[in-house]
Amino acid sequence: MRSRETLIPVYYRLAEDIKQQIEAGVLKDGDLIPTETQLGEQYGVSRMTVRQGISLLAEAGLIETVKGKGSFVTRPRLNQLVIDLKNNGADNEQLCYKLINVNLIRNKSDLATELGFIGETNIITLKRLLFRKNLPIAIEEKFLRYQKGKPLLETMLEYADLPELVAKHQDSVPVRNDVVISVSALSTEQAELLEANEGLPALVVKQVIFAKEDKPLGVSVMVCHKDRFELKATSYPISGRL
Amino acid sequence: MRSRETLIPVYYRLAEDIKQQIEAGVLKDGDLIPTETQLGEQYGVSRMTVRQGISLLAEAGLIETVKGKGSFVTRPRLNQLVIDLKNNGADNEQLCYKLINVNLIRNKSDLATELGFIGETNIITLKRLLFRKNLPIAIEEKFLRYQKGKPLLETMLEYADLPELVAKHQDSVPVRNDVVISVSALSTEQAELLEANEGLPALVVKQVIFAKEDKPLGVSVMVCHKDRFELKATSYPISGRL
DNA sequence: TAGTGGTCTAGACCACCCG
DNA sequence: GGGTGGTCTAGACCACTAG
Repeated sequence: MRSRETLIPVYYRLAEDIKQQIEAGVLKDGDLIPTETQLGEQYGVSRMTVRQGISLLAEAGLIETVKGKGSFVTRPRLNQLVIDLKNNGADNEQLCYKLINVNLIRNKSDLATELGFIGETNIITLKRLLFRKNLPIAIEEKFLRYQKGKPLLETMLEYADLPELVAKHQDSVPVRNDVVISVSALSTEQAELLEANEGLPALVVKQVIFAKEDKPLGVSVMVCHKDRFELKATSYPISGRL
Repeated sequence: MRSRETLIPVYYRLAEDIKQQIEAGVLKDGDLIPTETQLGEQYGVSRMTVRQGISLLAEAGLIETVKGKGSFVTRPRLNQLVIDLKNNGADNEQLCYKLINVNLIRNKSDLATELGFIGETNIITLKRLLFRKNLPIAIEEKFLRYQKGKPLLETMLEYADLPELVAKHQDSVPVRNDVVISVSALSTEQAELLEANEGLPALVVKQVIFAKEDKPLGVSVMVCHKDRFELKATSYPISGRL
């Protein structure tokens, strides 16, 4: 039984319908939704099609299916936040970058160890300043393993973010990205770059990219002027894809 | 053609195989993976089964499928981070809560407006202190719309996080959760509670929970001692489900 | 036009859960 | 044992892309 008059797929309509019922409170946390067979009859559709819709809901975190029992409505886990580091602080306002310096540091195994680059002695460091409306808002310093035969283009240095840089410069495939957000005070040098007072509190975002087996590929430390930069995030689950 | 000797589903093995190839660098960013028909022949399996595996990879962000063209390997978007607010700063160390106060504020429409509770005059506020090893690490203040006939239990006040509290106290279904992370200085009162000096920089995590149509349900503001609390996050895409 | 992924069917057998 | 979701089949038609 097709319903191809409508342009949107049946499984999508089914998922949307159930989502509405959950958001309207008709289906509550812990409730069982109709079985796949029932939904199939209800929509005049085969079970595989129903399952496609169900899986959308499960993906979005609206339901949880349990083998042998059924699919339960779950309160969305709003504590899982998604932060988009790339476009943060942007807000459609023109953000610009200014490259401060690029260095190749050789044979500084102490620095390498500190960064977690075990056995690595050559490290590329690059520092840039982020501006919004001619006002410096953050200092960003990156550390990368040096890899022979993978030149870094000037334009890339200026514009790329850490994951992009790592992807372009390294052969290893990035697999994980850990971030720590903390607070510190501006050093003399940092204060000068940010046109602020020494000792002013700053938001620090430290990011480490790993390949398989916890091999660190790159580190990025962003020191942000407290009054000119905020990190924003939105929870993902419920109004994500659906 | 079944391969039921192995206990794990075929579609899962297929996805795992392709994931290995991507992580090993055999399949690179932008590469086309074999077509669904080819994979079906290769694994001796029907196309729907192949699609199930493919969809796992797409979910994990390892590939992107384009209608009429094929499925392309994509560099994982590591800029999308997942932060688990609930278990943050916990690190298996015993975290405890101390309830400071609970208030029902009536007819303070200015406060309600400030919080975004339009047309609402009765607000519940509750403040608690977070400890780790008897050291105060953060002050958390929550603001909720007051809803009649939904009592708040003492134990809940002390232990629940914001999404949980909102879910229990409100009929409206939470749909979105916005978070802003910033830096501020401790007030006299805050400094006293945190056993720290006034003016000390602090990490501020403000969280707003919304129902449909941007109706705010609850607000939480967490002020964290800079040396006793860090926010940690790990990127999700690549090594998430698969 | 040939090839691709997107949707969908009408079955099947299985493992799991519960009364 | 009866019901549930999990896996899988061998087809089908469609919309889209590209040469």
